[in-house]
Amino acid sequence: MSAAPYPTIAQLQNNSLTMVVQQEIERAILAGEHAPGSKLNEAALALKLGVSRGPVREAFRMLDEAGLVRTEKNRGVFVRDIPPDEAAEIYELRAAMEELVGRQLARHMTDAQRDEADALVQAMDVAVQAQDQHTYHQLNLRFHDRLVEMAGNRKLAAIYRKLVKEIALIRRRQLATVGVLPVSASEHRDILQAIATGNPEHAGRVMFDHALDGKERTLPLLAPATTAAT
Amino acid sequence: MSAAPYPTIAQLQNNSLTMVVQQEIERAILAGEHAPGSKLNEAALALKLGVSRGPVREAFRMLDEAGLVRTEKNRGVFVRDIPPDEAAEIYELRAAMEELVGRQLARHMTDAQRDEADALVQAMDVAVQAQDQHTYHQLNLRFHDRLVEMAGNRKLAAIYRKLVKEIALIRRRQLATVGVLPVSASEHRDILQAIATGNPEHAGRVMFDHALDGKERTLPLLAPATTAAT
DNA sequence: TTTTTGCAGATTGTTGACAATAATGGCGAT
DNA sequence: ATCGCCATTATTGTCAACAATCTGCAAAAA
Repeated sequence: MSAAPYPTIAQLQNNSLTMVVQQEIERAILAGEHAPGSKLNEAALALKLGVSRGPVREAFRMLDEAGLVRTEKNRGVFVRDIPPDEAAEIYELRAAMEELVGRQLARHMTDAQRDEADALVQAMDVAVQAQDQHTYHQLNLRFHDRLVEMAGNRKLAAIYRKLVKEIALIRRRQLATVGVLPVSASEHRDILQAIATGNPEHAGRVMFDHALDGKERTLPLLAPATTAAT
Repeated sequence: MSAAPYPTIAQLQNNSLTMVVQQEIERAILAGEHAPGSKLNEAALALKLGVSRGPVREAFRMLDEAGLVRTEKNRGVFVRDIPPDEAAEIYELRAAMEELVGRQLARHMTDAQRDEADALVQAMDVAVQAQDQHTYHQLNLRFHDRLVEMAGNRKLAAIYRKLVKEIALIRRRQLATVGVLPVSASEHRDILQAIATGNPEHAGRVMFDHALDGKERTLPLLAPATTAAT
């Protein structure tokens, strides 16, 4: 898209009721206000949000396409409860995307971008020192999101963000295990260092391995493999 | 009257009006019945499909999320006209996914799967001999779709298919250049051979390069020659 | 007791009407 | 003749009502 003179205008333009409803439901789901597997009642949500059922239904269709809810005809929509095997697939896919990001950054990362990423890593160190898990987690998400954005592929960034949302949903399953311990504190420096070498394959592999670590760290906690299927 | 289970019932169960409308609009777009950039009129479509505007709007929201249309508040929805730079990004992303597929298949491909893929390659050879471009193109799509599916990652397959649809939309821009000449005839054998070696990195790179070839072959036709720099 | 059958309530699917907004076209002033 | 303003028209955004379907329970039949 070309340069937008007045970004605030574009902001207000996007505010159809459907959009605001979609964002609110998405926020509520990712915040854990609707547990995975639970049913979302059209009328109740519409009442709560002060709109009619139309916009709610349209928001449902968007959330369905985005993979956050599942729709059963004549039965309603439910917060998706992503099974462990599919969760594993999502993690692997995200890892592959991060690998691509690593390759791209090894080729094209600017000094300014490097500085910005460095600052985030340092902020993460501070959060670790302060035992502030929440801040650390937020910074970690932001670090990876920024790297993905810096790779310069908007389509990749868009899909990556969808995957991150699904992963957030996956983690909602295991609220008990609050401790997402920052094992990866030093790994982020390794990533930036690998990128700095300018070797695409190397940087890619480092990011791929880092992402897969995240999978190994959270997935086994979910559930034992159920072999039943239909 | 067969004693088999009743697949038709399950079919009809899933078919809410919104779904059937969504599929029909998508089909029409990919078939070129709505040119990229053209406007989709809610009321007109509803009338043509014999439904009210509600399901059409819901279908629009799904197609928007899928990236096939773009919605402007109070102005309507338009068939997406994917700009060349984003098209390039989509091609690169697809290439990265095919690389992942190559890696997975090098590890896990079964003999039966290999046979099926071989059969598709042979069918493509026949189509090339017969100068049947349409059949060749269909088989090519099917070949890659099957390989992606064989990789065993359903999430990857789902996203891959979305990308393929967007690429189909991209190609709609250049209807003039009908000739998608099958340069890649022999490359498909190379892919299967690379997979057969069992070397994930090698198989991945072969598939990546093959996919990027597709990009180089079709993309230059689109861009109005922005001052080159790569 | 167990199964089935038929209501009654609740929820979703669909529709048509109304309100709000943007596109269109005419009219007058310069 | 052209530009700008205002009324008209077309189109989208939203809503509330109606129809179809599912769920749960209780009563009747086996």
